[in-house]
Amino acid sequence: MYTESIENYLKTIFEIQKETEKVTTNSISEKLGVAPASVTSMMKKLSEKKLITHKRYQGVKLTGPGQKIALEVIRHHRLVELYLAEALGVPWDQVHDEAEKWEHVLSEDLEDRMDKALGYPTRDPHGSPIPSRDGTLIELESIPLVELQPGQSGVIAEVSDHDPDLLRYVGKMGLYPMTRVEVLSVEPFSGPITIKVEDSSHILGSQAAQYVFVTDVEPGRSELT
Amino acid sequence: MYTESIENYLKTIFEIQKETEKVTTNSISEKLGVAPASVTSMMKKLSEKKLITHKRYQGVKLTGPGQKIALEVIRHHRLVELYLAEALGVPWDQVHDEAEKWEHVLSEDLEDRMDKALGYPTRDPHGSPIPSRDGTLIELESIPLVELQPGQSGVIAEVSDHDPDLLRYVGKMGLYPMTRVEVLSVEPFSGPITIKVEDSSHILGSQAAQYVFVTDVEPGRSELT
DNA sequence: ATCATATTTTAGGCATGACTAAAAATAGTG
DNA sequence: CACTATTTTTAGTCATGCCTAAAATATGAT
Ligand SMILES: [Mn+2]
Ligand SMILES: [Mn+2]
Ligand SMILES: [Mn+2]
Ligand SMILES: [Mn+2]
Repeated sequence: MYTESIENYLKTIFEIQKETEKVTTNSISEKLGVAPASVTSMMKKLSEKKLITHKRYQGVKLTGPGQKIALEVIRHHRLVELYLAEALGVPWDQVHDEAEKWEHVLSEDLEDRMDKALGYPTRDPHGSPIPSRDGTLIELESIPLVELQPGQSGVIAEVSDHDPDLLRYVGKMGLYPMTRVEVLSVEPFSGPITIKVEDSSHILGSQAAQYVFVTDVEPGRSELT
Repeated sequence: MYTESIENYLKTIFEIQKETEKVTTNSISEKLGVAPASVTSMMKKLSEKKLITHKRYQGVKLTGPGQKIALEVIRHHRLVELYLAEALGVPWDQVHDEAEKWEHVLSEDLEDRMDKALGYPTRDPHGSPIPSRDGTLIELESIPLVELQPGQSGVIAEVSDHDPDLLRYVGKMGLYPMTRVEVLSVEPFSGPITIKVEDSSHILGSQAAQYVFVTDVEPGRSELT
């Protein structure tokens, strides 16, 4: 077993790797809230353990074993998030912080028990895919809601779980995964958009709409002509 | 919040305090599996934080605040044990080790949710009382099963959870809390005893019978004459 | 290509919580 | 009461994981 610190570093590197091509010392430093110098010294340790490769001044990359561990931590995290939401009714804006601690103390036995109790789920409460036991992660293709044209609709695939306030905000309009949402209008100059969710309409800031991802996009009536 | 290490020390001191009068450096060292010197330096730190009082060479005692924290950790531990057993079907010989880790990462909110989900229980799977939120612990009076005379019966109050093997062993004969058990015979010289549990009889070593505690003791037929 | 700026690494430190070995205090025995 | 054995404390060390300040390297604009 690795330390909580190492698990957090590997998970963070994996998450940055998913978004940007190069994983820099600075990006890890920011995401993890530690000083850049601390990251460098941890990178040295992870290199020695063959969990990452690190070329001085050139960024890092997970090795096979490193990625395996990262995916296991993420699996724990997302399973716990879903379990807390489903079994204990924890609101979806609170599950992330709890899971951040639990992911490191979840035994394989309990992982399996939760998995079973939840019916072998594939998505966490925010729509993110849960890696399978053997470390396979199936990303769903989705685009930010803010990119939809007026008249278009899509099904919420995923909502970023990085900010509890955002989750509460979009949750109040019913913007949960699997829900269909239609864009009624889009204000220019990155203005707010008007959306329809379950027969009621709301105004959504473009910032927030950056963090809501949809799939299954269908053209609206206007485009059908 | 205190560190996991501090929480474990306080819990350990509380548990030793319950059994023996004086809490010595050595007893803490043994129960916690750390060197005596390490205990001394931690006692210094706990004294400074006013969580214990410590007279050099004379043992330690929890202060009010120290005991409060100890009871909170124990509450977490026992609630988690019960939750794992009830909600996830974890066998009673495994819940202790899991709870040992979880007790330190359980938020007050989740504590309350588990408490509610379990119907505000008062006993953990081994029969130990669960301290209330405000830090009240009601010990049930009980005696070791090994002290019962032939013909006497009692209701299992508590089984020591320190050894998983013991729990599996006595679990196989149905010796769970709330179960009535009758002592049929007692072999001399600390020999095994014969017991009847739910209409089937078993032989139980006296060592094991030391760790099973009964209450509600009733005299057998022979004594009624 | 040079120079200023940003990024990354090195160097040196600190807190936590362990350890071993040695010294000090206590307790038990004749 | 003295002496030995046990317990406890002190002293010194170490690993982990963080920090700041300074040096090294890379990047990007002129
Ligand atoms: Mn974490
Ligand atoms: Mn999530
Ligand atoms: Mn513990
Ligand atoms: Mn227990």
